[in-house]
Amino acid sequence: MPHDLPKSYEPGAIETRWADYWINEKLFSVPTPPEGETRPVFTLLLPPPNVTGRLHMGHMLNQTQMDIIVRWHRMRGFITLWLPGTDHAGIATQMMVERDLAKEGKKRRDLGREKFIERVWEWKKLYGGAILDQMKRLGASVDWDREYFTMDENLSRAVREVFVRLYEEGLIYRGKYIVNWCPRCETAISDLEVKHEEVAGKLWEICYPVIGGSSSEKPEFITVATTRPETMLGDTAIAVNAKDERYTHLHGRKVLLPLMNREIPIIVDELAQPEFGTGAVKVTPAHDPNDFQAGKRHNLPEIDVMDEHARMNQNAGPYAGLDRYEARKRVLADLQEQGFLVGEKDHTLSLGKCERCGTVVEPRLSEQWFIKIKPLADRAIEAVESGEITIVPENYRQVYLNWMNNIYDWCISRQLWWGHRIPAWTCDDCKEVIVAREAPAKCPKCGSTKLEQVSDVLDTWFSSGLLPFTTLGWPEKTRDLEVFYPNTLLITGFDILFFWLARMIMFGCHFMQGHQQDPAIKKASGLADRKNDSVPFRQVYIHALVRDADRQKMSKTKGNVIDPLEIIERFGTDATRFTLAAMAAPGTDIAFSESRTEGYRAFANKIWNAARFMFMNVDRIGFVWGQSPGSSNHGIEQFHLQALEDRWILSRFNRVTAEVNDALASYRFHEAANRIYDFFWGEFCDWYLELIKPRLNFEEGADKSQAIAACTNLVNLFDAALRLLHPVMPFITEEIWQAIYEGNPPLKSIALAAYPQADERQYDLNAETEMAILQDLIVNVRNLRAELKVEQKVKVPIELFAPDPTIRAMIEQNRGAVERLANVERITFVGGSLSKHAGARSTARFDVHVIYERKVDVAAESERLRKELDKLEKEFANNQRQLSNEQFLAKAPEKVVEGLRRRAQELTLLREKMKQQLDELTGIGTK
RNA sequence: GGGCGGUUAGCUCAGCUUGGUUAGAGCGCCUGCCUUACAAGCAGGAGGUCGCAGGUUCGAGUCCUGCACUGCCCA
Repeated sequence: MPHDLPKSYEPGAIETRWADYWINEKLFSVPTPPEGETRPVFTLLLPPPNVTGRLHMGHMLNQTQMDIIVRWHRMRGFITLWLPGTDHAGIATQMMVERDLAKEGKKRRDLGREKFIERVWEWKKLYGGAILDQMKRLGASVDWDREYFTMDENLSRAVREVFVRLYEEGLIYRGKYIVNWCPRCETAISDLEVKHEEVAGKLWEICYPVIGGSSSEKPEFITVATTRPETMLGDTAIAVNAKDERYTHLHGRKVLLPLMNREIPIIVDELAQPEFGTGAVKVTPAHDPNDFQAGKRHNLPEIDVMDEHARMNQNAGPYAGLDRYEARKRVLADLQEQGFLVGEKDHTLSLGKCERCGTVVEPRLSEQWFIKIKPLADRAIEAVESGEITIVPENYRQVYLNWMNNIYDWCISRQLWWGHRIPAWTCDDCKEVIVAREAPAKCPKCGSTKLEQVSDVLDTWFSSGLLPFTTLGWPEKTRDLEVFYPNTLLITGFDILFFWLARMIMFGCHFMQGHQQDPAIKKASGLADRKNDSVPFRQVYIHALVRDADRQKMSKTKGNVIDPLEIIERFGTDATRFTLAAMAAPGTDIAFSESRTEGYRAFANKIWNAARFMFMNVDRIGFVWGQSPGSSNHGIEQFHLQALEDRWILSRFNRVTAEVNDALASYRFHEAANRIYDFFWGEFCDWYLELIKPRLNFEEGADKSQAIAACTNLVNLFDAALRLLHPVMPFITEEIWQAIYEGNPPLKSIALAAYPQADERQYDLNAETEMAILQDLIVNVRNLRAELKVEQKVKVPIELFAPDPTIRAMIEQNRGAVERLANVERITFVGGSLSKHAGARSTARFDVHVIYERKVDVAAESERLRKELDKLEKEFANNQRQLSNEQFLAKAPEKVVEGLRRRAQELTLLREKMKQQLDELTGIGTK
């Protein structure tokens, strides 16, 4: 990399070049550390994106945060493993391929299972890498050598192993239960995959004739309320509540089910709540989970009246063949005609829809596989309650625990073709179910060879829940597991808190029980106090949602989706990453605004130009450093403390370094980003560069040592600042860092250089205070110049009153700076206050007067002074009120009281000066 | 119905954990500058009763209670 950077900052070219370089050089590949390794380890699993997915802002935020943390650790000397991979995404992928097939007018059944799966693999090869390719553009520093896919053979073998073990432990069972059924996807889905929506519906009241009244002549009826009248065709009882006296006399009686003319009993069950509707409910065990439970309690038959497409089946008698909604209309019409429909009310109900396709979910009775979740959940609860896993921000801990404490058994079977097929076989002859790691040759019970594998596959989350250990070689006992398990951290969105995070914890705690991480590495990583090494990760950071600039959730239907790649195209990856980092305060959603990104591209441009300035001077001076700048050490070593600005910037750099490290340690990305931004632009560029310019300039033939010293400072500081920024803006920092070394860097990449650590010995409070006064003076003069409408180019003389001799000495020493930065012709020190002059400013430490013949705008100036004075008066009143309050004096800490007293003095002085000035001014005005 | 979060400048957001002296940033806006690193820039400026009402405290944007509006999660 040569020093002559192009004049304008063009992120596109730089970024793709370095992204390729990092990958080709395998900079982030982590070989298995040998026994005896003593360095700390940092492990992070990339939440695997779906093969069907395209990169969206959520991924971008997630990956930016992970990459920042990962690069930060790597630079601090951790063995840093970031493991990438993709998820096979059962339903989503199958839908994609089915859609493709549909274009050819085919359905998956036309192909058959085997051919279809081949087709999915082809599709996966073609499109499945999309997100990972896009990730490369983001600069994600993952270990590409360890990339996995959830359907890889080794991971699939681990899935079978897990299934068999859970089955053998009695934690997987099979049975006929009500599940959420998506009639479009034709599969069961878990509770979590159902999204509830409030909709306006109706509550219909239907009366059922009671059979065989007592002696009474007139027919008796019992009225039930329902939102789903079509299911009445499958009713097998009517329930009333024991406490409901309205129905006591009907206990033990039967009713005649209208339309179907079936006799069904009236049962007494809690299912019926006296307050709801009429207090009596119909019971349809095959079509409602609560009714199903009630059915079990009362031994009711289960009559399934629909098929897998939610069409009425032969059990629905005359309605067979109708779609469920068509059937509803017909049932209602018929009830109406026969006089059984007695009421219709508006009613809002919550409707469950399939998360994938939006189809209304049908509770359906079917044979499925379940995980008995309680035993797994108990350990997962314990892991979080005991603090072995910490969750940031902390409020998610409660969310997690609430869910975990109210968990239901997990339906893990899916009626799909794409996924991990359940390792269970049924014997055609004796119906025995055999669960095994490999296909059995014959039935262990009857010896038959007519065995058929269960056609269902497993829920996708079943396999992704295992990733923290399966990606490291489980079920083998590998060195990788010893070193990298538990993972150090997990960064993910709250939307998959239950789907993924919770399942990983449950599986990890179960299957890794008794596991021990290499003690030397554990200790080196600062985790010696953690007892439980079965947990999948030690810490979880939950990031927020990225919304659009109007805080709206991004969605395809709203059309407000911001494509990160398009943003990157326009502003660069660095600026986009910086935007997300700068806006990512923990626990707060991000309203992504392009104007911010534009601003951060300007920041990158600023850095770019500062680098050009540096190189210009380095080359002009012919500066060569004896040894390479500080990339291998943690701070700034070669620094010449010649002037105030040197002491100041070094002190500031170290303070900022401390703040940035602190912020990153607790995932306050926004704070880290803002600190660096303010330092680099507001302090380094605005002040330090300006202040050292004269020292960089040297007369032809003059002694260059001063210029060389200034140059050393400049390069060292720049190098350190680049390293500080690198995790957030990896590309531009790499480009400039490489340029510093002109193609001969001490390391292959800045990504491998040391991250700055604060050196407290380089703090200099005096320098910071003095510099603040100097800045204050310069700003005040600039300010006066603007008010007096002094033309930009005109240098003006100033008078200065600084009673404190040390301050005066400091200003004298830095008069050149004042003259240059405030465009001052000369400074004259005077012995008395200047506040009575128009065109003067007073501060607690100095008065400054700009001498310029242009008349002061009396009206505007007195307006400004009055406003200022007003503010001071208010503050002073408040200040006095507190200082005269005995309670305050007695109770407030000394430091606060002392501060207020000092301020009181300043305020008194300032008020006086300002009043004087105002008098003077109005005096002029009235003359 | 249960739970959680938000409400601070025109806009988008920090600050609240641990109360303390003068509430910050970016963008936008106004004024003046092409001062050879940067007009994607420089210098200066205007703009806020911190959602409302109580309470605790010597002191509240910050802690507590209630309310309003708003968003999310769970049922």
